[in-house]
Amino acid sequence: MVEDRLEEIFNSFKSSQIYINREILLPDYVPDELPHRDKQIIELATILAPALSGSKPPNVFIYGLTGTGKTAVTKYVLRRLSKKAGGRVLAAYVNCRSSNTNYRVLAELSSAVGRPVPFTGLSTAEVLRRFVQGLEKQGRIMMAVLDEVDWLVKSSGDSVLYHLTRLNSELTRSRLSVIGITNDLRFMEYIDPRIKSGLGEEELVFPPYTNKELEDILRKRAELAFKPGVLEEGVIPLCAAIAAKQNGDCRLALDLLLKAADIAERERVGKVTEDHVRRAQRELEKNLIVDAVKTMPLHVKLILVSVYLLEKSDSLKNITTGEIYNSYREICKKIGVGEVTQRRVSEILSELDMLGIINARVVSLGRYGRTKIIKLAVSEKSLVEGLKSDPSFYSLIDPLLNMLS
DNA sequence: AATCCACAGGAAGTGCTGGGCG
DNA sequence: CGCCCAGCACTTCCTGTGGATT
Repeated sequence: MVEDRLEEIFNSFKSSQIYINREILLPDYVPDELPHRDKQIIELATILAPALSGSKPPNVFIYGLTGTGKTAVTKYVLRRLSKKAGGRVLAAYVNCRSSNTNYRVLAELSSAVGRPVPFTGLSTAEVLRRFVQGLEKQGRIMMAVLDEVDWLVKSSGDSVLYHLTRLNSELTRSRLSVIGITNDLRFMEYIDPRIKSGLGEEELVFPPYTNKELEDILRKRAELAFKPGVLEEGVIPLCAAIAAKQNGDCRLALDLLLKAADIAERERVGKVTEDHVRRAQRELEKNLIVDAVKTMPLHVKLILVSVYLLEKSDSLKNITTGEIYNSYREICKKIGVGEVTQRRVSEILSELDMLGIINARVVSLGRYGRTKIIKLAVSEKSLVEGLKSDPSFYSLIDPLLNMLS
């Protein structure tokens, strides 16, 4: 019995009903063509081309909302450029969201020039020294891509950026160009003007994709990824429409298509429908929240519980920082854990706001002070599921949640 | 026009973990 | 081994502030 079932499952994966090549829809796949980004490709290539004649290209700054093709275009251009340049150009890519400290960024650059360093233990200055040494030894032009560089600056300041942009004076045989990518359009406003001038020698803006462009991109990818005729008519337009509403986010469009097809595959219906897309949308949103919530530290979770309980008890009232702090303190007392200060709570609320789990608006209530007004930005269901997915935490607060729900 | 609330949010420091280096 | 380093989650102390109320 089990044998048969297993055989069935394995076979269904071995020969997909839907896909020819699923990988084409994965987020880090860089396609051979990037439709509707010709202008940006040419611009970036023109800026970087001096590397081919051995001179240092200017530093570049690239803006654009998420999923507008910044990373893909950059990787695409650099790939062609390094190929054309033979060994003279070295490209390194660092994602500053995952490597969001000065140390980690330098460590990655250092290992890109053949000088791997331990992931902790050294001083940042030492890692910088090793990186410079390694780069100098290479005797090449290095292009360092710092993707999502705003995350680095927000959490660790701009000192690395500062050093990197003026590193060339210490180099004789090598050169370094920095390509900064951000989806925070106000980024340039809050960094040091000295870095601004060094980093923003050239600037590139990526506009969001339109609905039509998204559709076109999806069709091209779908052609390669799916067997003919497995997509119901409305599937691609729907994915495109949903993503177009989210600032023309192409990655979201692709994610939706992938997830929808995965659901269809799992159900073994051999056809992807609009309903699959809608379910994919819900699942994607939920997963994002659940994953974010479940890895949070204890006190952040407790604060989310406070927000949740306050919202449940009186959904019309505006919730302020102070109210959350009081409710949070009660919870701490009930479950017998130490409290953090209000200063910290205020900070946690800002962090949650940045993650999009809550909305925190700073308002002035005149005589009644200045505070944040807080609202839950995600569905209660997803939040509770996220909190639940850590069993030891959930057993701690379970009684509290049950009291109200 | 001045006041004053209830916080916002910057700066600096602490204690801890997990890891160098000589 | 002893000492140094970075990162994290926090604390302590602090100055700043929009606008309803006096």
